[in-house]
Amino acid sequence: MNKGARILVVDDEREIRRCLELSLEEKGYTVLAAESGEKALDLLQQRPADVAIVDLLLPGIDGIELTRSIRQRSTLPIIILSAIGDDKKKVEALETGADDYVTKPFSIEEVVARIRSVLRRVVGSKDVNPILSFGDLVVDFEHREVRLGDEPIKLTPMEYELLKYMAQNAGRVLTRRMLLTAVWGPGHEDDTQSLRVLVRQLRKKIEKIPAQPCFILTDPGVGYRFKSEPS
Amino acid sequence: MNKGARILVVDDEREIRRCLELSLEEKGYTVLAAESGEKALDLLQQRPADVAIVDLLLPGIDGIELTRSIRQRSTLPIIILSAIGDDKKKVEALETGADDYVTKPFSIEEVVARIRSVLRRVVGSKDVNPILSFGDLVVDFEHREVRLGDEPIKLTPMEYELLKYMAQNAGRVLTRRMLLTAVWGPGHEDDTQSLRVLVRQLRKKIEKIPAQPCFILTDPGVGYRFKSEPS
DNA sequence: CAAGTATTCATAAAATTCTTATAAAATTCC
DNA sequence: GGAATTTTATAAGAATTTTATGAATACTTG
Repeated sequence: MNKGARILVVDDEREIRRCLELSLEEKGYTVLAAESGEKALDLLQQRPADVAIVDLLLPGIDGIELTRSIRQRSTLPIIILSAIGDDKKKVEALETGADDYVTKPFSIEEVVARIRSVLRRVVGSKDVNPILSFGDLVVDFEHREVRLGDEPIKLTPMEYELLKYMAQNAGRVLTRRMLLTAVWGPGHEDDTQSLRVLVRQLRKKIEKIPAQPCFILTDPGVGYRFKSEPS
Repeated sequence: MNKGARILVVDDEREIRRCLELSLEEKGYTVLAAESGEKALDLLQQRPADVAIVDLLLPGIDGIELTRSIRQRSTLPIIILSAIGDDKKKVEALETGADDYVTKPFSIEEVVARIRSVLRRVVGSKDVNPILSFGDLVVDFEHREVRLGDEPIKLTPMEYELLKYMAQNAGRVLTRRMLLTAVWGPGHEDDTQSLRVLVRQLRKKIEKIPAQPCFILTDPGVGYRFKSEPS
C-alpha cells in the first residue's frame, strides 16, 4: 500500500528537487515535483497525492501559506523541510497543520522514514469504535478506559486529556502550544513547565521505563510526539 | 459477566487461530475455533457463542458471506479481522452487519479491547437477567429487592435508582453527568453535591466500611464506578 | 401533621494541580 | 572537542480543587 504512494515535492532549489525525485523514485514512490507554492497547488488540482514534502522557504507563497492552503481543503499529510535555524517558522508550520518536519541537511533515509511513518498513520485513520491501541497500550475513549496489557490505568482528568490529544494525533509532532491549549484551554501558552510535569506524570503511568519513553517522545525545542510507529 | 464468554474464532491460518486461542483462553474466555466459514456455521449450530472473530479472507465462504449468513438468523456480534489493504472489503463487511474490525497485524490487547467493548454493548442492551449479584450484594430488579448476605436492605427510591444504574453498568466509569441524568432525569447535570450525598447514603447502606468502599469506587474528577470485577 | 426523604450548608479529608528547586540532557558557542 | 548555556526531567512540598461527612433545613405524601 505504501509502495507506489504519490509524493509531492515542493522546493525552489532544482538540486534538492532532483535529489529527492531520484531517490524516492528509486524506492518505488511516484514523485510530483513543483518549484513554487503556486505550481504545487495547480498540480494538486490535477493529480492526487498521498504526502507532500514542502520546503519552508519558498519564493512567493511560502511553506506556511502553502500548508494553510492545502489544509483548507484536505488532510493531505505534509512534511516540512526546514533549514537549521528556522525553529520559529517550523513551529508555526506545525501549528498550521503540518504533520512532521525534517531539518536540512537531511539524509534520504530520514525523509523516507518520515514518509513511511506519516503514510502508516493515515491508512488506519477512521474507526467504528473509538478504541486506539499502541502495542500493549489500549485507550478506549468511549468508556474512558486506559489499559497497559491487563493492567487498568487510573489517570487524572488532565493526564487523560493529554493522552487523548496525543493518541488521537499519534505520529504528528505536537508543539507545546498545541498541547497546552489542548489540555488547559486557550490562554496558557507559556506554562511550559506545567506541561513538562504533566508529561512526566503520564510517562510514569504508561511507560515501563519513564526515562526511556517509547510512547511519549520529546522533540527538543518543539514539543512532543506520540509513538512515531516502530522504525 | 464478560469472564467466560464464548468466542468463535474463524481463520484459515492455523498460526493465527492458535495464537488467538491461547491468548484468549489465558484471559479466561472459552474459544471455539474454525478454519473455514462452513465449519464456523456448523459449530454455531452445535454451540452458542457470544462473539465471533472472523477473518475477512477465507477460502470458500469468505468473511463477508459468513457475516451475512450469521446475520440472517442471529445478532451475534461479529468482529472482522482484516489485512491492512482491504479497506473496501472491510467497509462492505461492516455494512453487511459486522460490529467492529481489527487490522492485522494486531496486538492481543487490541482484540481483547474490542471484544470487551462489543460484549458490553450487547450485555447493556438486553436486560435478560433481573438479578445481579456482586459477592454478598444481591440486587433483584424484578422484585426491587436488595440484600447484603442475609440482611435485606431498605433503599429509598433515589438510592435504588442509583444502585440500579450503577449495577447495570458495573465495571465502567460513570461520569457524574451520566449518573445525574440517570437518577434525576435531564436538566440536573450540575448538581454534583446532591449526587455526592446520595452516593454517601447508598454507601452507608451497602458498604461494610463506607470510608473504604468496595462496591462504589470514586474516580476523582470524573465520577464513580461500580466494582470493577474482583481483582 | 408526622414520618420519611431530599436538599443545602459548613467543614474535614483526600486527591489533584501548581510551584519551586535541582539534576540531567541537549544544544550552542568557542 | 569541550565548556557554557539553554532546555528538559525529576522530586518534593504548597496551594488549590474535589470529595466525604455530619447535621440542619425544606420538602412530600399519606
